[in-house]
Amino acid sequence: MPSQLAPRADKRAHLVDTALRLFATGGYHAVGIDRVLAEAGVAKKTLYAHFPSKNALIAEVLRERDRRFRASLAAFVDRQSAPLDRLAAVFAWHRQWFEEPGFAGCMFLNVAAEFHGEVAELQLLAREHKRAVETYLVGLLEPLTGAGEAPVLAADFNLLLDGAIGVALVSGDAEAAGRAWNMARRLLPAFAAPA
Amino acid sequence: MPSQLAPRADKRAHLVDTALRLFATGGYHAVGIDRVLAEAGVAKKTLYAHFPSKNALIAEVLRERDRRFRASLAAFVDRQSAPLDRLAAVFAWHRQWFEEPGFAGCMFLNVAAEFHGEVAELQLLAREHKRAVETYLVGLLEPLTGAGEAPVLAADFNLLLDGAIGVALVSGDAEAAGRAWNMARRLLPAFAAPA
DNA sequence: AGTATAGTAGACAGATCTGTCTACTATCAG
DNA sequence: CTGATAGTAGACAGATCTGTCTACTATACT
Repeated sequence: MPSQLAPRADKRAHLVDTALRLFATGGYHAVGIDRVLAEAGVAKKTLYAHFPSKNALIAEVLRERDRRFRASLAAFVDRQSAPLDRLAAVFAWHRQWFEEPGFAGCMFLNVAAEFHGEVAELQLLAREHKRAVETYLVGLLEPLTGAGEAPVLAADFNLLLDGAIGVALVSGDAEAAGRAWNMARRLLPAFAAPA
Repeated sequence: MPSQLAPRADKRAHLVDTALRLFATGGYHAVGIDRVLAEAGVAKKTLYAHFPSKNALIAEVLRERDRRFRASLAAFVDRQSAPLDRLAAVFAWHRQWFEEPGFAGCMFLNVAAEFHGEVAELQLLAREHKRAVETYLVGLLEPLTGAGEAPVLAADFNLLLDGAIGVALVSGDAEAAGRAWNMARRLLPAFAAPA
């Protein structure tokens, strides 16, 4: 049996970690496999022992990004207990994200932009990520609006977050998150009450 | 004198037109020069007689896209006369755009995503386009809100449009434009009056 | 000690990319 | 008819891309 099967998991994780960082800031087409390998200090054969293709690596990067995104966001939100504060934290988290030095937009919006519908798996991962965020918003909104209106408002707020990402990407204006939150607050039916 | 100077303008326009179409749906990195040339039926030498590099072609494509975008939007808006109808037309125009078969997102958001800050000229063109749209929104909002609030609301509405573009791109949901307009309407101070 | 294996290093194939250059053709003014 | 020129066709250089393969090394288990 040759050596291409059952490779070690830590190398794989390091590879995904490096690829995540490079693809996030450099783009998927513009960053080549060789650059990822050089930066990770991993041999090409190891990469292809773990993944059948570059697109498969990108797919795993997106899955990892989704995990980290949601874990980081949830941890940040959980520092608050009041429902309105927890909702505000979502936008504050985005603002911090926009202010990070290497911020280059949302990896899922970007993958949709670069690959369009060409690579179905990547398009699907992007869609699932956005749906997961929206579902998370539903949970945050229910205490504020009740279960009836929450899904509709979650879709609206999701759109606000995507808009803030776009504005921050093009104009470099991290304050877009603040403006999105201001809009969100005004759209809350409960706005009159806790402000 | 060799033949690389003073080339004909119609070839150039055809080249830009073809490149616009291909870059819009296929992405900037993924679509190569050769494909543009083959599709346009133009020789490589002609391309490089008109443009010094692929990035220069992309820049001209973006300028052309900005012109067409604004002309098409303004023509659509001008079919309405009531201020609120004119504002609504902006969102309706986006909805029609999202429903076009080859819709693959905003070329300016996409160029920012693919090139990040790497190519300063392209980043700048993206920023100027978004600023131009926002300025246009100011003019539409002034009759509704007065000159004081219009710029702030224009920035908000611009964010809503970018959000709709992102949602439409990832989820393929053209109705994002409708949701953005619903939010916009609720955010208008004059909402209580004309609804 | 000995063997299997995951890893490294990197050559290589084959495709594709941008950009340059040579050679030929079509058009049009005088 | 002649000559200038904008165009076409496409070879070519040089770089870079993905993906495969050979050869060697380090590690770990028995």
